[in-house]
Amino acid sequence: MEQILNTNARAVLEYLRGTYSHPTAMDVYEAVRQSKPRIGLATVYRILHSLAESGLIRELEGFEGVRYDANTNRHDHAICTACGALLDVPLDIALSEESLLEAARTTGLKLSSHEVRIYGRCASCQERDKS
Amino acid sequence: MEQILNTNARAVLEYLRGTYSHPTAMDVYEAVRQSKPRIGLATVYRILHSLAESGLIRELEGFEGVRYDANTNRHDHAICTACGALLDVPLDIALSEESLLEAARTTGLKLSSHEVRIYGRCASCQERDKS
DNA sequence: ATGGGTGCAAATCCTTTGCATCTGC
DNA sequence: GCAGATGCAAAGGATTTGCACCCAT
Repeated sequence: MEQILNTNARAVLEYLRGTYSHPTAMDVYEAVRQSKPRIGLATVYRILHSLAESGLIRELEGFEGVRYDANTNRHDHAICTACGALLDVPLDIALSEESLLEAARTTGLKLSSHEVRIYGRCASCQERDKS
Repeated sequence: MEQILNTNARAVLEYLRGTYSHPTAMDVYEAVRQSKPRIGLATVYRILHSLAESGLIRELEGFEGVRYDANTNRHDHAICTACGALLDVPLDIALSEESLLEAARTTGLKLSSHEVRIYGRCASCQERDKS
């Protein structure tokens, strides 16, 4: 599957797979530039879109802009309301199957997935509060 | 509380309170223009930000751009993966208090709120599929 | 007269596009 | 030599900012 990717695309994918942060396109560009100094930002955008389209990565919207994530398994997110930090939740937040189906029914949605977002202050912002 | 708002701000808030759609800043601008033809887009942005900051409205990120919502009660959203439509879920999707707290604990977040997003095809996109 | 709010235009930021060039086959 | 991928620069769209002006106090 991945062997059809060219060297630039592979560098992008590898960078994403090697980080737990949720980089923006610009972050990816800056990181990949180190091994591919001649790559352009437009190419990074093109690669990110095609990787997302082929399902190898996920595009996360709504956390101060668009971010990319190589973890394509369904998972939940924690967002700091103070600094905007975005963390993966390392466990599935359990929800009632029933009310999920009920929500789909009342909205007319043919359910394919869901995500829970939890909001609050992250550890470092709580630290900062104390001082 | 709201009496401290000037007439432009009140027009924006009233428009938002009177719609179930989730308008973008541009939508708000175009709507409010009808009663306030001399208002500028920059002013609409300024008002939206200050209303959001004072908690009178909510700013929703991550649905093909930023949208505004006068419904400040905690609620969940349904998103169409085909057309991007965004709907409020008219009931609370139940989730396990325990796993919510567990998620907060493992991420170090001081929990203040949460949101469930359900994804799938909306009714009209399902219709469209049939033809 | 003073300060905040406003319109307008310019600036910024992020992303996409056009196009000529390069690359691998 | 060709098709697709790329870099670069320009274009686009959304949002923010600078600034002069206006209005209510």
